[in-house]
Amino acid sequence: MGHRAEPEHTHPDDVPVQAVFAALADPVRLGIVRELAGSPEWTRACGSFDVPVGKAALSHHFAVLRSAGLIEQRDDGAKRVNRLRCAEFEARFPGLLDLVVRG
Amino acid sequence: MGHRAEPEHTHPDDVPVQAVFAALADPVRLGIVRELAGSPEWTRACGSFDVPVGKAALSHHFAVLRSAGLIEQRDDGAKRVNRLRCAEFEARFPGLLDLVVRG
DNA sequence: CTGGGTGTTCAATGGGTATCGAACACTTTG
DNA sequence: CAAAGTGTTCGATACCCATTGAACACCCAG
Repeated sequence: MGHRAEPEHTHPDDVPVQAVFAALADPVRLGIVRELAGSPEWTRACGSFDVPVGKAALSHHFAVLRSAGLIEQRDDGAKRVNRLRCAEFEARFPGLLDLVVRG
Repeated sequence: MGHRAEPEHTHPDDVPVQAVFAALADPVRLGIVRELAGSPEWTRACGSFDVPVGKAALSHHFAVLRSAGLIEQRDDGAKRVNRLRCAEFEARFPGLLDLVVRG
């Protein structure tokens, strides 16, 4: 009954703008964020996204999104589910998330 | 009285968000935009910015900012002066420029 | 016309990072 | 327990891009 190492989260307040730009400059990550924005919180597991990369790269992208303060992750059984940090992110970077979604 | 090749401009409306993020993900370009935001239009020549790179790299960065729809350039004698496309950019990406300046 | 200043282009180099395959850890189901 | 599913980590590879120095073009002041 061992625990799995919980992912390290970074609050949007502790993230420089440049890091956010770098995180969103990648097409795969941008797609993930958009897909996540259209789903209810905690409903999307990491493997449920329509991305053209393998699991290894995917895991890397989620780590980047986490350290950019864009997403939060929680373990739910064997899966790791995600949510977009809409409120916190909007408070720190007003309007940014809207721009991402609208394209 | 030959003309010098005028720089190719791209209107913000024709720029995908991802390209803007990529442009602003670089520290040198971010610095240029910020410095430009604090100066009156058409007052700053390319060489007048406080950046830790040579002229060649600098010229490259300006080309990127141009093709991202962030700046406009005009030849003024031997110099090439710049302006931030505040209005057009704000219309296309509301709030983004503010985020850049505020850090 | 000559010289100094400004900016662009080119070829070459280096560094960062996106990607993959394989191995591993954990969970749930059979 | 065995097997299948989910996600992470590691080592290796490849590619993109920021940077440089040198050569060039243009403008202006002597």
